[in-house]
Amino acid sequence: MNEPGALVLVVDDEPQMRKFVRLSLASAGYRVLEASTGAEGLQQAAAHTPDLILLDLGLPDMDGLEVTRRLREWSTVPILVISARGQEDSKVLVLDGGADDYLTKPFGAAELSARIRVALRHAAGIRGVASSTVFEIGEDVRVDLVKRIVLVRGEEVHLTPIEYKLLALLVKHAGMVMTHRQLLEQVWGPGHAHQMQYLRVYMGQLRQKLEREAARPTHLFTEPGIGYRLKVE
Amino acid sequence: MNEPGALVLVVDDEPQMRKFVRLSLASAGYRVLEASTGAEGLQQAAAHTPDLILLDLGLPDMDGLEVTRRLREWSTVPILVISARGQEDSKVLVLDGGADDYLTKPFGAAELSARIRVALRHAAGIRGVASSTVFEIGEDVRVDLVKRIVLVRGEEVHLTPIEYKLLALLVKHAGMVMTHRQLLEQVWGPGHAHQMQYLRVYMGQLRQKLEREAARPTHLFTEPGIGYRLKVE
DNA sequence: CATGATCTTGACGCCTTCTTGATGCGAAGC
DNA sequence: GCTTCGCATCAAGAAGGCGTCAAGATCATG
Repeated sequence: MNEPGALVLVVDDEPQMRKFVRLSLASAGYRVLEASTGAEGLQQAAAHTPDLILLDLGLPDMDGLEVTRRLREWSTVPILVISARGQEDSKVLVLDGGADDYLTKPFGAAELSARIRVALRHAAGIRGVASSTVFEIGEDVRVDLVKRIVLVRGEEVHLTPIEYKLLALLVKHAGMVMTHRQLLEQVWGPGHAHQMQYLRVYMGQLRQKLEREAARPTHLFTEPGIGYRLKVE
Repeated sequence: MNEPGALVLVVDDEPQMRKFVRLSLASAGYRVLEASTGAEGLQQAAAHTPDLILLDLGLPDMDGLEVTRRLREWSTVPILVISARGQEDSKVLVLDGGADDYLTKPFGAAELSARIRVALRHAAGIRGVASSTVFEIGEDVRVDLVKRIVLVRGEEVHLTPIEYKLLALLVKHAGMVMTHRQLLEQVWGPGHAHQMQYLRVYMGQLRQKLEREAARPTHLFTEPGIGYRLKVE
């Protein structure tokens, strides 16, 4: 599928984790680069411009946030953060700092390559073919960012300004985790990063309008303690 | 293929990019005009009425959004925006502002001329259809943009200049939401973006003249907090 | 200059949307 | 088993936007 095989940089200090990831990715057809420290990771990223970076949060020399920020100074490469349980706080920080998604240990090879596919597809989409600004979410929902129209099973659905702004943000970052902070600051403006209740109310209304069963969403997912994610097929 | 060769205006401040584009387009049989600033681009566009405009987002004197809006005040020429990585947000803005498509650097000659072909074909289609310039809104209303005549249930209805300009704008963008700003700036000119009361009054008058029940419109819809939209079947 | 049409502007009541607090639910931790 | 925390949901009040009307200003026309 990926003819030359996308180049993935794995930054992790544990050799066994690197081995597991290397084998998983190789068998999925990806080419793999490795680094065991943050500094080495940055260097490799600059030298080889990988298509995606897998970044472990628990590095010995510098924390994931620092690595992410330094990368984001010059690159838009998708960053997938690997975290252990109990690192929720760091996770949020790193995502706010510009990472695209996260994986919690332990995870399987299938989940790993699924997340990588999503991130690569997303990156490709941003770079290239937005000649169509119509996004499809599952089979039911279509969002036209130019016409500013949302269709649910063919029917046009009216969204209020805030509802639409929120949905548009999630659509533009489909598949990726958006933290509470990112959503709040981009929809309500800087200084509203703490008003979490807004998000709950408006996510509820979006689910009401877009999901078949608002109580059991199939596209607008909650990432507890982190934020929300729009899943697309 | 293109017998006389369509005329393409290239607006970009980097000489090397202009050279690359010029050579690519010339070998594909297009005639090329060049400009290195937004102001010069607008001037050339007015002077030579090109068939298509290639517009770089990163101009020194004014941003692409501004150029696009100014062009759209009087022209429907296809605008193809060229953007660098990391300008994703601007893209959506520019598309909203009236651009037709965008290309992300780096791109090849093949992709460039493919996009141009698509845009020209699309424009030809619009103009071809537009030769009939008579738009039907529902069953009751017909708008002839050439004769400048509006019929409601067979009866000719007189519109004042502003009413007509407003309706014509909505007709040309039928189905999509036009923001208050877009309507105000294109009907009353730049600098009137805030006089929302005008819109309320004139939308009211249009509804009075076109809708069966002005109080419950079936075609001229309000998008609260955003703008208005003309719905067609 | 007079007349009629058109545009601008302010006032006011109504309706949508936003905000906010209360309540219930479920998962994680003690 | 109980508590605590975060999330979902609901509803009511507040705020702001919208539609409507009408009077005065401005413009075009004869």
